[in-house]
Amino acid sequence: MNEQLKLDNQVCFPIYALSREIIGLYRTELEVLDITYPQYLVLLVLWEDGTQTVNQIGEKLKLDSGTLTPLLKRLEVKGIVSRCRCSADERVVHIALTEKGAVMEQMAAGIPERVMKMSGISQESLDQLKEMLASVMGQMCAFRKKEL
Amino acid sequence: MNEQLKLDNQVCFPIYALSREIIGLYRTELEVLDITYPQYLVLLVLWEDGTQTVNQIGEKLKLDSGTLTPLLKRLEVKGIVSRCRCSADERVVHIALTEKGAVMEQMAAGIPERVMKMSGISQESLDQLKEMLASVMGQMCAFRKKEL
DNA sequence: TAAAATTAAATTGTACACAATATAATTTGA
DNA sequence: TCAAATTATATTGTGTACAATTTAATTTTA
Repeated sequence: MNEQLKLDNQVCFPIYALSREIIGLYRTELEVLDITYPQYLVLLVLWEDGTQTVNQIGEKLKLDSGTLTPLLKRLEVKGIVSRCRCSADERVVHIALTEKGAVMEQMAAGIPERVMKMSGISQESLDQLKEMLASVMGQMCAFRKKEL
Repeated sequence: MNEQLKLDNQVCFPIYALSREIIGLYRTELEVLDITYPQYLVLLVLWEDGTQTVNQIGEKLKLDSGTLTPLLKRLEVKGIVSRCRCSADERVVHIALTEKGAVMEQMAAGIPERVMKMSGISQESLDQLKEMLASVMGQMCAFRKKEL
């Protein structure tokens, strides 16, 4: 059979599998906060950069309004963020942390370290992996821009 | 703010983002075959190993019956696989390629190479990444086993 | 400046993921 | 041997992803 089609020779499958595996580790930690991993990513953005438009969040997380709108509505229902139309430009919706959402940052502070401990991956491998991923993402983005 | 919570310091987010990015590249290629990326993964398993039970596919792709059952039904509706209860053990369902499903292997033969070309990632980086991912997955699995 | 183009979110529809539970068949063990 | 435990798949329900379309507001430009 074609070597290229063997599961072990795929590059994307291990990325996809590892992604789901690590998100699974986050799940245990995040269910204490009653949020999902994509919701947690939105909070990382808000904790770091403050109030953002839906578009700004989408650019940072590479997610579109079809994903974000319902997700943000769920965070609003939980009382973690507020959503309000920009008065200067009625097309735009500003997403802000509520007090509850802001306080959650303290509770989340230890999560990344605990998840990495749970993974059993050495610090050295984590550092290498992070560097590798940045390089690969960089190559993809550079190539994509060149295509235009 | 807590350095650990900055988006740029996350390990999981770039994995998750890269996974979606590359699957997006596959999408263009796979829509010619009228299948999704997870459906393509199931076909990789069947092309490589022949008829499999739902469980065997699930172990190889780390997916459960909640994901696989409906996915396999969709592949059945498309005429790509057949599903039939094992006569020796009525709990088991065997998933086999139809003739159409088998023929599709030829059409898929060039996909991995084309997708990697489209990504703009150098061969060297791809090889390094693949090795890195295998190592990291190995560490995770070894650690998980040790936990029991 | 009014129509055309663009932009930002929202909506619709399909397809995963996955936890939790259900169902049915097979194995185990008292 | 038959009730209890286990196993394999299916079902249910929630929450992403993402393409395609819609809606409404703003900018551009003829």
